[in-house]
Amino acid sequence: MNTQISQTEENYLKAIFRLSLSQNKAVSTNSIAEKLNTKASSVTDMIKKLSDKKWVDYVKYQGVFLTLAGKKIAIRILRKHRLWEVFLVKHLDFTWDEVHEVAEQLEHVKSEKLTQQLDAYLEYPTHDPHGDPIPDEDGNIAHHKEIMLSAISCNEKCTIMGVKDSSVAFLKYLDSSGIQLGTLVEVVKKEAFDQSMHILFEGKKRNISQQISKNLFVKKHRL
Amino acid sequence: MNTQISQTEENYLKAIFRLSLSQNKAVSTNSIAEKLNTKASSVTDMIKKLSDKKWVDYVKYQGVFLTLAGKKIAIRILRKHRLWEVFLVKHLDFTWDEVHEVAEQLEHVKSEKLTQQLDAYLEYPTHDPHGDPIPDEDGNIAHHKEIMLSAISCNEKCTIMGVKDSSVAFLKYLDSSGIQLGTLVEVVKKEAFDQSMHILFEGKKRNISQQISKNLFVKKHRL
DNA sequence: ACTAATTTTTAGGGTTGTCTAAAAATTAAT
DNA sequence: ATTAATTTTTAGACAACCCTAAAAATTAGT
Repeated sequence: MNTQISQTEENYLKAIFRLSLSQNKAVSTNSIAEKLNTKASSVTDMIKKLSDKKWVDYVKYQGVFLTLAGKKIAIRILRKHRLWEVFLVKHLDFTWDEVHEVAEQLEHVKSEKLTQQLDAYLEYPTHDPHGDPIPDEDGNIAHHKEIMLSAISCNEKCTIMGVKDSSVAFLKYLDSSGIQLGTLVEVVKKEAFDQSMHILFEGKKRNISQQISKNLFVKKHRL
Repeated sequence: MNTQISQTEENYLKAIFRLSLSQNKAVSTNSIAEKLNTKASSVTDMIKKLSDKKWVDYVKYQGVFLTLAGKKIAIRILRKHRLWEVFLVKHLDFTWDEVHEVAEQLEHVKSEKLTQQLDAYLEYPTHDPHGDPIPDEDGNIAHHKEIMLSAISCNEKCTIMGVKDSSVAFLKYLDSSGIQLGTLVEVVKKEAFDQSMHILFEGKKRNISQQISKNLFVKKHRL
């Protein structure tokens, strides 16, 4: 019996976890295949394996749920991924659009001590460079309040807390616009016909499309 | 055609490189198998693959030599391995007997920028925690002068520069004896019958077996 | 409710890297 | 120089993970 988890298995569990966050139905074979850039038939194979190992609950044709054990593993990977992202930005001069690819590799390194010491070394960060919360050692995740910039009304002020889409393209767009985590933004005007909004930040005025505003997490300022 | 190198291939090249350092004949199938804890038949299979990729020169029944390309890859892995070891000891409180296992994983992470930035972050270290030289970006390796403690004569003084055997057991033995890199040692007496030697360091007197003295690199002090 | 479209699974196969057992080549020994 | 011992290779097989194509189940449309 193979007692050690493979990188592939870890990636499946992580993908299932992330998919299960954005819904509360079973996670479909197809959605996993899409997320992992693989074929549905491969997913079915792997799901059976994960089910045998009691990491997912699986009913044929009905998709999967993570078990408690599966969720624990997924969160541990997520924790490692995000800690490494912080390390790369904080100490190795990586930009927020460069870290993901490298963290995808680093997250699979197996060493309890490594994770713990890294966490301590980084002074127990709570969020990664994209504003996503870092699970603590016990797997607790501080939840985003998940308010999007698109939901902010005219004349309200808010602070950018995170990005929903963390693709390289989006992150580079934000860089070129001067928008970062922590940036204070005021909504000046919202266009009714395309939902784009005029915002004011750091003295600059800009128009951003709904595609942008729907992918930025913010914290509203109380008046 | 698969353009990317696998971790297994990297491990084979690294093993062949280390074996070829301690001899100047072709590296035998069996020795590789032993080093990698695998079977000779598996090695033969892999060697053919490495030969197809022009990373080793292979003549049936005659063992292998690394090509220039193969050597380059091996050195790159070695460089990453040793840089990570330095990082683990210097910043994450690992002991020198703990680092190897974790560095074996970290060395396979692929990112030019990561290696470069790590090197810079560590301030371009020249040696790892076991005293082994770290190849520079171009693959140049500062060579040990390779004098062993066992070769030092009575009343001579020297400094511990590295370990030949870096097994956990040996490293722990050294820790318990108080011997570290940089420790100044004087040879007080050599026993003819078993080649053990009496040494003096930091005011302490100790008898060490030849097995120990043959595994410690030193730098002689000029008189 | 029944057909059509979609999703998921099965069947059969490929690749990588491993193994055992047997055959072939090399090296050692007398 | 032959035989004996050792090393290396080949042959055949297996596990992990992936694929395509076809079959089965589910969901959607009218």
